[in-house]
Amino acid sequence: MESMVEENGSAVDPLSAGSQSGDAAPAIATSVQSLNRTQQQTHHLVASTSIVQLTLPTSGATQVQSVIQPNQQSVIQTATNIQPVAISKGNVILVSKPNSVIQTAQASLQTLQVVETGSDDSFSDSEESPEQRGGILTRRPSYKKILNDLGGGEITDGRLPPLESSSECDSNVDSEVSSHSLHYQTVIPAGTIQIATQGEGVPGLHTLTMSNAATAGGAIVQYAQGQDTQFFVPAYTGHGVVVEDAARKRELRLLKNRQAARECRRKKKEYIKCLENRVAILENRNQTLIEELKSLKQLCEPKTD
DNA sequence: CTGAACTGTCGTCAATTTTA
DNA sequence: TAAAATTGACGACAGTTCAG
Repeated sequence: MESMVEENGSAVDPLSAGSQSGDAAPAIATSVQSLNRTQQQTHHLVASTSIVQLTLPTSGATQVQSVIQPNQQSVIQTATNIQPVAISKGNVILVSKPNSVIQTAQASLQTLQVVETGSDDSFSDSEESPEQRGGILTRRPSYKKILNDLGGGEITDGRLPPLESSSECDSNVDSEVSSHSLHYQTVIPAGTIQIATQGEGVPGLHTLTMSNAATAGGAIVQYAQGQDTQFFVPAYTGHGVVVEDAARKRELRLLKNRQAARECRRKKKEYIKCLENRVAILENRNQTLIEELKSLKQLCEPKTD
């Protein structure tokens, strides 16, 4: 592996030429394929600030501060009151977090070789083909799990009260789930069916009035009619024993799966937006480091006159 | 204007993973 | 371990773009 700085420095921005469809953040021009490359390098970051002790062969123990933010690569920098570390090019620092950038307070950027020590490759699935994974077709983890592993990129769950995503993963994906949710109520015992439309009140809500007498337990006889015209009427025998009507079960399964598919697509969009945001942040940082390196090189150049 | 190509969304199925 | 949840894949459909 080359040094982080050199690696980033040589990287021509591969993302700037891309274009996204309309609902993507306009400032972020990228592609998901490119995102995966970034994602592969940044696993399991923890939203915390920690002090890391680095032992350098030439300078002894040095304290540096690791600024690790959610969904971002770690940036390790010395605190302002700590003596800058002189790190000659070629030194190898073992850092458990890959792609860390170590810089001093005086902005004297050091070139490092960052060696990934952990065997944690739990995130390598997004780039590998099934063949690379040993020829086994494995399902990718859920978007929720992926972002949880990334730390901080929690996908909002439609079933929970409205949550704001993290700043990097903020999303304007409309929550269509709530507006499409169907609500069922137990109304009356089962029996013969009357259909009445409630003119006022909830639009599209119909009630099936089952006027059989005898009894038996409540029946779910109300259904909402929105974009999806759905029935949810359990079948009853005369003894009140629920007969699992195959058609009804199928309807219920389809309904649930329909909603699940919507939710899944919403999460997917949010996941992609989150990755796009990360790319934007990382590109920004990369550009900053490149410029910083340039200026430092100019400073270090021997004067010719 | 029209038809083809393209794109986005949706519902469904099925395979897989997660949960109780 | 069964049920529930998740998600990739597929086809259908509607809207948009563009060349002819």
